[in-house]
Amino acid sequence: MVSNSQLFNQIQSTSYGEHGKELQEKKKKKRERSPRYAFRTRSQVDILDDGYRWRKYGQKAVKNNKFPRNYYRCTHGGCSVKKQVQRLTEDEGVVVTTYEGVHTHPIQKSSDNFEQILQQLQIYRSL
DNA sequence: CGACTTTGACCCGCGC
DNA sequence: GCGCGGGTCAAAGTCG
Repeated sequence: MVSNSQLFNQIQSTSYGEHGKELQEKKKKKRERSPRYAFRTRSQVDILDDGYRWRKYGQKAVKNNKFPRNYYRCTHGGCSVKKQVQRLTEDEGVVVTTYEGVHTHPIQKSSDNFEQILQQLQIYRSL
């Protein structure tokens, strides 16, 4: 059994190895706090309940994907964590969830989905 | 009644 | 300077 905080630590160990590094360095001059952690999940629903509350603040269509991308934000006081959910065009059943920022609060609800999501994350790390 | 979605508009960085 | 792609805002509407 692993605790939620430990699982979240594992999220934080997953760094974004793509062009995000360049982007992060660029943003470092402006904003130092914007770590990004991404993982893929097999799900038919965009909204994965990971124990936090998310408020949707945008929806944009990306050129390479025929599915729109959803933007969520953590609805806690002072918690400015962002989340980005995108479905793959080639695989409708696969969604890419990108977390931006760090949660300072503990999990509000006890959700079994969270553990499952973290398991998916570990799968992503193996890729 | 309050919290959250929806949806178009706006903004910003970049390449031509 | 303009158009494009991507990210965010904010007003109105919806649901419990």
